[in-house]
Amino acid sequence: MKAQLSQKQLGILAGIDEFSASSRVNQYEVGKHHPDLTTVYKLAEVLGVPVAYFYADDDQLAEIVALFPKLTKRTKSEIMKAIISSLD
Amino acid sequence: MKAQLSQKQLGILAGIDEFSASSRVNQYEVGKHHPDLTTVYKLAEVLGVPVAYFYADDDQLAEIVALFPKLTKRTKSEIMKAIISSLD
DNA sequence: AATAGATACTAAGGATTCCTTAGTATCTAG
DNA sequence: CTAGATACTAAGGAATCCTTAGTATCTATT
Repeated sequence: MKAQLSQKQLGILAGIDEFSASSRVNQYEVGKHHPDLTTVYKLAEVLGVPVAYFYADDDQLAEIVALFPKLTKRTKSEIMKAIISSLD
Repeated sequence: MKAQLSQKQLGILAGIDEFSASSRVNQYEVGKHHPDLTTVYKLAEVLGVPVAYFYADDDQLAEIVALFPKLTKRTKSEIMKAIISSLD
């Protein structure tokens, strides 16, 4: 079970000042503002996903991107092979 | 052979005003500024890659993301299966 | 039900970054 | 060498974000 993470806590873990963390993360989640790249990188690190995950619109692609860091070299190679051979 | 695309032309194709296209795209390429999300989406469309491609740091992941739209459903399913089974 | 504390959310303006303009530098074909 | 295209940059006006202060909503406890 992953511990439930509040917006404020997420922001603080990403290095945002404790007094603005709640507000800023909320603005990001409701789409009022977009985080700058530095913050995006920190949020990705906290959440354990590649930055690209935040920009993957396609659900299947998003899942691949999210899981990619957890894959073995062998599995990554298998994926590359499947892709290359399908393009011939 | 892909036609060589100038910074200015790329910007114009992405909907940027012709008088600022050259300057803005150059600022993006040299890292002086970062494009807003709307522009990022348009650039991705012009270049034929998912937006996530611009944020994929890992080379292998970047290649997967870039080629993803060109894959058949069959190949995408194969990839998902390889990933899921490797995580058991 | 009432309370307290945590969490979610928002308006407004100061702070920051981007976009536009104008211009210089560099490259390339003729 | 020249002309035109391309690459690149400084500076300031324009747009967006970050901070602050505060309200609203949720949740557990009494």
